[in-house]
Amino acid sequence: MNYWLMKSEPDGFGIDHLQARPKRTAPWDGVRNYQARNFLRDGMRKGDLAFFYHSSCAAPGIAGIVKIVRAGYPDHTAWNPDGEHFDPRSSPANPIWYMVDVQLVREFRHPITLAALKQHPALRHMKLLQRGNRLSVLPVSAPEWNTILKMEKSARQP
DNA sequence: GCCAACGTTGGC
DNA sequence: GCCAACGTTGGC
Repeated sequence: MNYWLMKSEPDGFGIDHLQARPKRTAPWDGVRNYQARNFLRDGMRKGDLAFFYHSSCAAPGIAGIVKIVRAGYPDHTAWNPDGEHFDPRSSPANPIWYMVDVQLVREFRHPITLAALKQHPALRHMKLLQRGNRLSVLPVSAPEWNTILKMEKSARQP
């Protein structure tokens, strides 16, 4: 099993939106970056876990945990000319973009802020924290994953 | 709103 | 294949 981090803007699709979905499940569509696409298509497996990260907001940080419940499959929003994620180069015969389905596992009562992540020495080398990183889908190492879970636990039971 | 950092595009 | 211009991301 592998661990990941997936970014979304809470104003567009936040963890509360996922919570409100039937079966708390939604497709993670609209990714239009090749490196992130490769993680979605080739890296993620059903059963993998990911942090749900809120970006471009007042308090950026990790808001909860999701599970990959369907591995990579073609992102059909690229084929809708009226949609905001339309890409005329992609077709059902030759899809360019991929998505996965995620299911909410748990929403953090106390989100782990980006500022808190930056302060933790064990997370110094986390991809999320490297300068200039803009990928919306990132791998997380097992030690990093466990460190963050501990941070969340201690925030929960001080 | 600003700006740094990065990815993509397209001319040559 | 190079590289300048442009667009996007995302923290602050």
